[in-house]
Amino acid sequence: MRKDLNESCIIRHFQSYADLGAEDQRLLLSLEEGPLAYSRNTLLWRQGEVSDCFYTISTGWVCTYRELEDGGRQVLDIYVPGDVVGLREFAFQTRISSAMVLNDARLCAFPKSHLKEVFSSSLLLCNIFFMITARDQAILLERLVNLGRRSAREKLAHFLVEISQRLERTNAVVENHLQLPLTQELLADALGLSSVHVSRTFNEFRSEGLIETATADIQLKDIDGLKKVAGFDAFYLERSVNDLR
Amino acid sequence: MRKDLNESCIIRHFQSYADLGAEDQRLLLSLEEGPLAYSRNTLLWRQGEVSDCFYTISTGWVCTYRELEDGGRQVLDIYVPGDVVGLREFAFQTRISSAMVLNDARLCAFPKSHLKEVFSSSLLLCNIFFMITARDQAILLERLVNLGRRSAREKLAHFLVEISQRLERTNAVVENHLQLPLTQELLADALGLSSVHVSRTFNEFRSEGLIETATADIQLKDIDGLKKVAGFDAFYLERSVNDLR
DNA sequence: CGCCGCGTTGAAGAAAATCAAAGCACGTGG
DNA sequence: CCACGTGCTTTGATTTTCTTCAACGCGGCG
Repeated sequence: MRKDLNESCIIRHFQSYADLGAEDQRLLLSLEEGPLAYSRNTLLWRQGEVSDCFYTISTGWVCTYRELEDGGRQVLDIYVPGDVVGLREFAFQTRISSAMVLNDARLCAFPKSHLKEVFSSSLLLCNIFFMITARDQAILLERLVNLGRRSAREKLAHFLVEISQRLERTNAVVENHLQLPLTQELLADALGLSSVHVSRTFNEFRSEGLIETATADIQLKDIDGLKKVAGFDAFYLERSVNDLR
Repeated sequence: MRKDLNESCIIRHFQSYADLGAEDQRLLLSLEEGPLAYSRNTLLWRQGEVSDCFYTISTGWVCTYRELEDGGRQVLDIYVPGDVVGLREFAFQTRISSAMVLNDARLCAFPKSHLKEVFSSSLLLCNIFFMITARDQAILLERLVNLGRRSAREKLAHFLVEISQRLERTNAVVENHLQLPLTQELLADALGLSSVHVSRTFNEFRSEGLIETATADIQLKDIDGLKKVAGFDAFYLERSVNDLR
């Protein structure tokens, strides 16, 4: 029943914040449930449900969203391999957003009830959990600015650059080719636009030589151009968080 | 040099999450700096600056915002008496947003360096800090939905209802009269609209009998009507957070 | 008084939504 | 292997929503 330490996605993720001692690793690992396969469009949870665990993403993409009264929805965030999803709801008894698997994925569940155990055993781990939610919040905050004060062109350009940078952390970007398992409708729901308008904006970018597309593969031909369009500033993604080492 | 326990705004705020023992109260209090007066338009900090403390609001209003390249800004959140502002940045070395005092106010500073002390001394306090950031995030999330997927009417109505509910916690609402120390331009920057359009939307609400206004005093004549316009659901404000008692 | 900040109003224009139809890739079953 | 359905994208036409620009009003205050 021994698991390979290197196999654990939560430990890999946590190591990127601070070096874990053997004891902390063992503690974390004992509480994580091994990666399970989830198929496209699986609902991980819905808003209002009891919030009993969070997940780390081994492979695949996940998004969280809020469903609106009128049938619309607002995508809150999109998570890529290596990310932790659902920690946001730690302090709530019920989910405040829904979560869906976007393509076939492998996730590790981490029961919430184990967190108190972690907190009382390890100050370092407690701090790291705090920092992950903080980074999550920084991204949310940037999305807020995106939604409130940017045009469709800026929104889309910003999103593409952000995702590409987040993917680079885990190597998934080769020569600026992004494999986005996202429909334009999902993109629209994330950016506060209609899917029709997302399509048109993609058109514009193509005709301006900023990107090239071929079904779910997007090549960012001119990243600097995109950053310029977006007014992109990566500070919010960077490890400007406290260094605990 | 003894301070009156009841005078402390941070203790009052924390008590609303869980009963603090005498020891926890003493610890918190010893780290808080007594309330100071701040005048209207004072900048508490700017994005990019070193993040060294947070504040609890005794009286007055504060907002956080992001300044954009093009001179515009996005107001992220508006804080009212009893709120904690700046805790969001705990995990960052530098501020990710700016903060400004909106009207003459009294604030208690709480040096960030003291937080580790708190964390290592009291598990309960550590948990409460976690919960406050979570609630903050829930509000941010609702604002995200507001910005992404709602019309000007919905945005404004939603904002009015939310603020009125948040003020009720601290008694500041009498017969649905709100004293908002906010210019329409600030409101516009919070809602992702132009100030002109905010003015027009206020007009609509007035002519529909939803509100009445008289310089900085807004009376919500028909709250249920506003809630209906906004599609308001208070779940995100409610104490659905874990009960630590 | 005269300036300044803020709210209001009108007119014109831009940005994005909506509606509707058509195209295209892909998988499934005949 | 082809026909067909389904899900997603694209395109055009039209309408709605919101912005922008500019002017004016109004109250407070030096």
